[in-house]
Amino acid sequence: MNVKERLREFEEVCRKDGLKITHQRLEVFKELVNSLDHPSVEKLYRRLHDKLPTISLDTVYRTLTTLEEHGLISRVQTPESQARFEGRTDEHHHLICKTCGKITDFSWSLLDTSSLPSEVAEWGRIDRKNITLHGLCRECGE
Amino acid sequence: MNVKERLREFEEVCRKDGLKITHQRLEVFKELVNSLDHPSVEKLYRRLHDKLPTISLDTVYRTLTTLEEHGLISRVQTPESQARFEGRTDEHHHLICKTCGKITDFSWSLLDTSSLPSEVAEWGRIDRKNITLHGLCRECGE
DNA sequence: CTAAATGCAAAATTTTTGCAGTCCC
DNA sequence: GGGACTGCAAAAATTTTGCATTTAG
Repeated sequence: MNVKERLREFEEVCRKDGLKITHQRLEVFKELVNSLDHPSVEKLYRRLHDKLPTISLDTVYRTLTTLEEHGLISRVQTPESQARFEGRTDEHHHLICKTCGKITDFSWSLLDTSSLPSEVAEWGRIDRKNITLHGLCRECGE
Repeated sequence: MNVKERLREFEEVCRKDGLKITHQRLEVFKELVNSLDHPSVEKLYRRLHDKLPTISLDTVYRTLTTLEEHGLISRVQTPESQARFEGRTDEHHHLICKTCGKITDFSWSLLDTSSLPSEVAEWGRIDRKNITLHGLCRECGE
């Protein structure tokens, strides 16, 4: 899905769920969809600040939480004490380097197609099968 | 591996890596190995406080970080802004309920045995193949 | 004895909240 | 116009740090 389609999806979800399309909300969404580096809230805030000098950090926090709740963006698990976000919502997985902290996307078709163990089915309902692997990237060593 | 063996492993690692076996460090380790609920730092601190009234919260933080660095315990990724820990270090995976936040262990032999995509091999070295799935557990509703 | 670990307090970091004013629909 | 949203500031929550003292090896 390209950026244009994502924006159409954004408007549709907002209309359906009664979210108002404010200037700030739209800009946060656009900025994240165009960011491929899984930025933290703080980083996103700094980037947005250039275009929207009056936006506040807490609005970025609130907006990201809202967008995530409505399935428009995703939160990425990291071992740091700082949340990271991404605009992609399709099925893909993450590699995190323990040294540089960089997050890289990858796909794993075997996993996407194979069914989960019965133990999991008994536990409840799984929303997304997103996997995060931790290790050391080439640039950082070995 | 049972608790007794884990304690032997603890002593061995400490000796080898030059970590001192202090009363606090031993108690933190024992408490976590006996906790099956993936406690947060705060929760662990409260439990330890009963036995060791003088232990401080920052010692628990420092000790957990140290134990993790030496591979004696693991940190569990959660979407909350609070770190959670577990005493198990063998290969297993986690289910997290988005409503109650409870973390449940499960195994997935297919994943443990199948090799990673070549894309990942090119990226670098993977330390652990631990997977966290997010969803809604039976107790919290359909 | 000596380097490492602890406890205390204080700071830093990250995230959330109350409230008055603003803006979308 | 009315409820949702924002910005501000302040608070809450989580984690880290400096330093004097204690302790394991």
